[in-house]
Amino acid sequence: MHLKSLKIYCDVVRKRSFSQAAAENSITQSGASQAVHQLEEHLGVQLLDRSTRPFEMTPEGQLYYERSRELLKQYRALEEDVRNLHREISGRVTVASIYSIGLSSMKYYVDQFHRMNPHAEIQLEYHHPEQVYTAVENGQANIGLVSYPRSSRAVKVIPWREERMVAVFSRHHPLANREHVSITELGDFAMVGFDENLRIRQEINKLMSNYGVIPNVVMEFDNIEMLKRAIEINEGVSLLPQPHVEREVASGTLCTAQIEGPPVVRPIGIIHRRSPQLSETTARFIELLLGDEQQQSSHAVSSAPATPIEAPIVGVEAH
Amino acid sequence: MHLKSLKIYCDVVRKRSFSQAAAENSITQSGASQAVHQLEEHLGVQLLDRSTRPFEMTPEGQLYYERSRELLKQYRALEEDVRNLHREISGRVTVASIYSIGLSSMKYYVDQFHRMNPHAEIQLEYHHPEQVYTAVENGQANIGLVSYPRSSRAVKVIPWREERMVAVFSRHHPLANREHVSITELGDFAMVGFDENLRIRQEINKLMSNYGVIPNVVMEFDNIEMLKRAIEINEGVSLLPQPHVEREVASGTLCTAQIEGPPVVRPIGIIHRRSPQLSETTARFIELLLGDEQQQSSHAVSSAPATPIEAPIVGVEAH
DNA sequence: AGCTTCTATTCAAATCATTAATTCAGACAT
DNA sequence: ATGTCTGAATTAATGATTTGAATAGAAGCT
Repeated sequence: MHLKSLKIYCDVVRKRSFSQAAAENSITQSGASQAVHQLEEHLGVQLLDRSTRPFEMTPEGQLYYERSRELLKQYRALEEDVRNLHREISGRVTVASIYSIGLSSMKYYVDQFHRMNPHAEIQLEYHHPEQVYTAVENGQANIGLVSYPRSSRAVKVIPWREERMVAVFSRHHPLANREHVSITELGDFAMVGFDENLRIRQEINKLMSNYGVIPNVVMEFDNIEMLKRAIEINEGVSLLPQPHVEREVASGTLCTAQIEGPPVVRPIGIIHRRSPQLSETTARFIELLLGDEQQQSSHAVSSAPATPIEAPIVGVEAH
Repeated sequence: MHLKSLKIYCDVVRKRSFSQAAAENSITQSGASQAVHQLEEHLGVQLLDRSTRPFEMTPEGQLYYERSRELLKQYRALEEDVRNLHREISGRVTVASIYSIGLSSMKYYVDQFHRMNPHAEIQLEYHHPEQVYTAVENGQANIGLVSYPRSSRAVKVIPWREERMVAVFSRHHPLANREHVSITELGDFAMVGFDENLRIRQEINKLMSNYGVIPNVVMEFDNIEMLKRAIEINEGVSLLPQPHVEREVASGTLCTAQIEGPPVVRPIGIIHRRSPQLSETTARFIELLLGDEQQQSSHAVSSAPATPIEAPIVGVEAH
């Protein structure tokens, strides 16, 4: 049964006229007549008594009219609710990110995106790496930001950035004023590092063993902030992504040195489900992330306080 | 929007399969696929995430599924209710009748009809003539039984019977043992009759004035039973339909005489609205009334007690 | 009765739905 | 990984339904 036929019948009854109802539904009078006939035939019941002008409803017609009207109302509401839900869902982008994706750098993108899409809503969630994957897989997050991204059946990777890894020391460390260090040299010192089960730790282990060095890790952390605090109090040296220590270097609390040999980088990727096509809004957000890549690093830094909190100790940092 | 498409979508979701849902609706898998596509296109919303096996519902699809199912249920209930109402209405025949249509004669038809149509229901209502017309016009009664029936825009007549009019006397009346009387003779006696505003009275007046007689009506009644009682106590003579005095004649409380000249009859008609076609059941009841006409008079009598309540005074009655 | 207005009917043209065959894609097992 | 299997999307042609202009018919009005 066409819902349209119900609507036509209801309009016919409401207007007490086939022709007017037809006009209202932009069909011909003939069509309206046939639609009602069809309804009557399907039900096997006379709905209208046409032998008088204007026609009258039969008791059956009355019942059918009232309840059909109710049904039509409900259906219209349903369509609207579905469309609203869609707008709501597709207008909101949930980003799951590992902790070590600089909050300030994300803030820049979110602000930028809000300026471009006032109606959209970006939600940032910070998780541990595995939780980022599961959030994306479950559809709890539209995209995820992870280091050393891996694709899978369910999840696809879009490469995003490569963060330069640098050696980081306390200003009181023996290597504090060096511009470059070799991996081999680092092997001589106590190190602080990430948890064994974090990918970045495994990558560093692999890198060092390529140079025949077994790192002497005296402390382990599962987040970069704690790690930096440990370096500051000179508990050891570490390899960290350069952008994450920029602030401390500027304020003079940490020193960095380039690693000799081929550049060591930590790749960051955007991950998303393959399954339901990316929503329009999500796609735009990814575009923003990718498109602005070059300018971003400077922006991100400039969005941090321009003047260091403590007076910078010029000349100590690596330029 | 086709309600059928909603059903297909719901079945697809329920079965988690296009092909099974298609089979259930006896269409091809292709058709099911297209139906759901159409729905999605119409809504502008993805309902199913087809990139996984088996597919999953999107949140929008979930909402649409649940509420559509509800709507379908409601619509099915509506159709059933309408059909039930129809059966109920069309299975019940309401007959409005004037008082002077012999209860026992109607009882015969009603019983007969019940035997033939066990599910049908006949309702008999006795009214004054004008009320019978209005009941039929308003649709409160399906058919009416009236004397001297008249058709109108709204109401149509089916001629039914013609009741022979006879002169009726008390057994102590001077004309009591006569077999025939003339209208002129009747003019010499006091008469009892119907109210002036009843059609039968007007017809009798007309008849008598055709013979140059002005009836001397000493008492008026609006129903035939009171009238007969008045005749019994010899308050006057009257002209009445023969079937309505058969019992009294048999029991010897009243006498009748044929009226000389052309037969005087009271026509009885079945009236019904022209407007909504007669229901099947009503039509069958009318058929019964018409078809059985010949046998009826005897049946009706036989359905009355075969032995009179009082011992009949044989020889006093006409012929 | 004749006029007017509204609905039913008719029929050709167009649209829409349906289908079988084919292609495509995900899942599972090897 | 690779191939196979199953189920869904696509396609293109057929068949059914809908559409609307014209016409007929019926009810109410003067």
